[in-house]
Amino acid sequence: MLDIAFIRQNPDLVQAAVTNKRQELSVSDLLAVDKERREGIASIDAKRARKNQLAALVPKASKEERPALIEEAKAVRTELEALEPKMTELQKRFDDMMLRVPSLPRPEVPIGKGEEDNVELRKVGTPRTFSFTPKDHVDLVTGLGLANWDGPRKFAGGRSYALTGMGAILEMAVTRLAIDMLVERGLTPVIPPVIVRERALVGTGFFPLGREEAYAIPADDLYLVGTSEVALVSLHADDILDPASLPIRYCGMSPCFRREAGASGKDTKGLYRVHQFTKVEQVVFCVPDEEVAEKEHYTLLGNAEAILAKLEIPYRVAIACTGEIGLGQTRKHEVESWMPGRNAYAETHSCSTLGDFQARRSNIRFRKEDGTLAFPFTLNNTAIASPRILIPLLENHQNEDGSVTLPKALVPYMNGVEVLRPKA
RNA sequence: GGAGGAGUGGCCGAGUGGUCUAAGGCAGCGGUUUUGAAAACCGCCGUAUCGCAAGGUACCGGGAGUUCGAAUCUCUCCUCCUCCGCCA
Repeated sequence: MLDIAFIRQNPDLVQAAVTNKRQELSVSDLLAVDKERREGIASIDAKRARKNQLAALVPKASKEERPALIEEAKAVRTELEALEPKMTELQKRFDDMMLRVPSLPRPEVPIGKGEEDNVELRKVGTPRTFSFTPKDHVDLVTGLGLANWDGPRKFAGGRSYALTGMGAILEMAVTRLAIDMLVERGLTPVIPPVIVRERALVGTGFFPLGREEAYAIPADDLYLVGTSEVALVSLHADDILDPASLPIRYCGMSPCFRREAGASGKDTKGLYRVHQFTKVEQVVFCVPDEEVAEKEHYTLLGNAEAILAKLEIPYRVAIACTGEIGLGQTRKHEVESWMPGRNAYAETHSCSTLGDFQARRSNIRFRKEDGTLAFPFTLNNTAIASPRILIPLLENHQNEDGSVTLPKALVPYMNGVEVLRPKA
């Protein structure tokens, strides 16, 4: 969501953002509705003013004058009752359109349509050359007994799995490693609710466009979140933050639920694309200053890179093009980890700045030094998402006999286990 | 799940149908006074929206209704509190 005043003044900029982000919205239609809405407000307000005026006159009027006043007041009310539903309808149309207005991409974001237009910025670490044919993670996981594939698919459906034995410990280890690193860097750990009201999803920008991606609980009118970002941002919905509290930096850990609608047939095997996973997510609220936000953005990106470095996983960083960034994002970097089983880099982290997009929708404000209210900026980035991260972790550190030598940093979190060995 | 109670501005709190701008207090800001501070006194002190402005409109947890007129009456939802039941 953007400021309607900004949209009025810069319709071309906004329409360009719509086009570049491959969204669908006519800014001129939006402005037409806005104009009609404002005219409606003016005429309704005038009638309400008259209504209030008459209501004040009635008790002061003499017995003789009173019936005429009440009669006029009734007439005004009838007129209002005719106008108000139209106004409500108009306002709803306006609100719906406003929810589809994208934020403006930052100048450094390349204009493009799809993944192929993302721009690689750097590669860090060198993919290992194997003296044997490396196994993919499905074979490794199966050989090491880290997951049960078949059981869950029978009772929970496709894209489900159960981490078992050291597989379960491994997920706890990588998430705990990530949390410890982030706490060390000053983020506040949070375990938030994952069952939320619609307003949290609208407020963070996942709804209405991403409605199909969320699991719904219709009996209670609730939804399962696809990321703890939804809860961490909503934590401050309707708040007026103390400027001294900014920046607020959280790291949330939660299960994440995604229907993966529209991905049918894609990545159906293994741990890459699943309906339920665990993610440690970083979320920041900061003052609405592009320089400050940029600094926070690269700090979050750096945190994710530091975690990958600890796990000794080669990766590359790319800046996503306009066609690949979401409605609210003004800038997004993707971190892709090297997955030998794919012989390719694949996305494991996503770092975004959203400007005041989420703050506007969630009504999160802070009081500036001069006493006026302003919307803060929000940012977020994956710290670690498991089990997807287990793919590069296992594949990069595998040995010829199917065992996996764990990176040193992980050993303390694995009760001292240094090597995962295949079942006999 | 059942029964009861409560939600008013940054905070406390008055207000159960009509003095148009929701009393009062606290906190905050500006000023007078003072060597300085405190105290005292005076003034300012919610948000959104429409308008060039004057000014208007909306908001007393959310939504709907009754009425010429609703913070106040009715319905409904949400949140919190108390008790009962169930439960990791």
